[in-house]
Amino acid sequence: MLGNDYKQQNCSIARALELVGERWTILVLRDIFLGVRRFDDLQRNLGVARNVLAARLERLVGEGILEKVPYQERPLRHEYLLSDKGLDLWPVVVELLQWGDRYAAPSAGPPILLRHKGCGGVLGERRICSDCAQPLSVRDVRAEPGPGASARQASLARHR
Amino acid sequence: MLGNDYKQQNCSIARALELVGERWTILVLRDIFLGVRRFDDLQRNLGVARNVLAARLERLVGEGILEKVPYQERPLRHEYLLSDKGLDLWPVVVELLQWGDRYAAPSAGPPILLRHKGCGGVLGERRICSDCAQPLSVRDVRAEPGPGASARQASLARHR
DNA sequence: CAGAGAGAGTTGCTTCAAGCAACTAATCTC
DNA sequence: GAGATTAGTTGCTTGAAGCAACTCTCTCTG
Repeated sequence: MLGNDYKQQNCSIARALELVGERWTILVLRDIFLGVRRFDDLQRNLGVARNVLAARLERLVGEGILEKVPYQERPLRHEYLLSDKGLDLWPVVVELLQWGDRYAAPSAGPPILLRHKGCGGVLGERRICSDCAQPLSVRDVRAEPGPGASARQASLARHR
Repeated sequence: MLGNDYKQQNCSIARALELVGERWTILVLRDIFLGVRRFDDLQRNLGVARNVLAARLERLVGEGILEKVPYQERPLRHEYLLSDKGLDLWPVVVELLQWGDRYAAPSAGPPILLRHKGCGGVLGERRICSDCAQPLSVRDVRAEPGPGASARQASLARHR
């Protein structure tokens, strides 16, 4: 992706993408989830231009998604860690991973597996109804305007 | 986001983002999930440039994520529907939505709610272990090289 | 049957973000 | 004090997105 600024849209997805929808951002977060935390490591691992990486990191820190913490003085060096807000992006990354595994994995199979540290099982896939606890797929769900919907959105939804 | 082409990366996330990581793509899919299916409606609703929208739709159809089906003859007109491959992107969209609701929702509350058609409950959030069925968060999971990992990835993982 | 209008794009130009390479700066090692 | 390490910054080029105007096909209205 490119820019932020899907202006005038009253939508949480658009707002989320303003923050993490720029090119490289999700891949930077993936690397940090996987334990790559320093500028040069990120740069080498991703192959992203250094100026772009610097811009992304600065943005993510500014938004409170990453935290820049020193790992040594003299010379002062920092690494980038995920804040809670950043950790909460984990499901987004995982869903992309699982979709990619299914539809765009190399023929040899998925390059990364996510295993339950406790029992060694692999991560499954399910969304669940908060009331009846049934797993829900696209077909089971209806979108309706929420408390923050604009009048226009609400009326659009009614006519559908 | 911008371009496709996170070359040389052996990673399902990068591969997924090559397909759906361009600017506007996810928002196009969101609109189609929500029932907006025609060129002009998408264009108006998103505020995206028409040439860009045309390029995205063509790409998505080419990748088998969308299908272009006629909804009338004379004049021949098409609408864009999600294929199974496209429907499987639903969890990605949902996770972005939920993250956006939590961290970037308008003060009035989320603009969209997803409700279980069956029971009227709202969509919860949980990832689950396929073996022991426990819900898993970031901390419960370890990434390890999968069958398709490159030698370099496998050795990187071992040194972590 | 002429003119307006809807729907779905296409074309050409401008602007702005990403790619690339080279440079800076602080410190440690030999 | 020469070279390596880490983390950027600067300046220029390339390429994608924004914008407006145009096209084309058909339908509808007077």
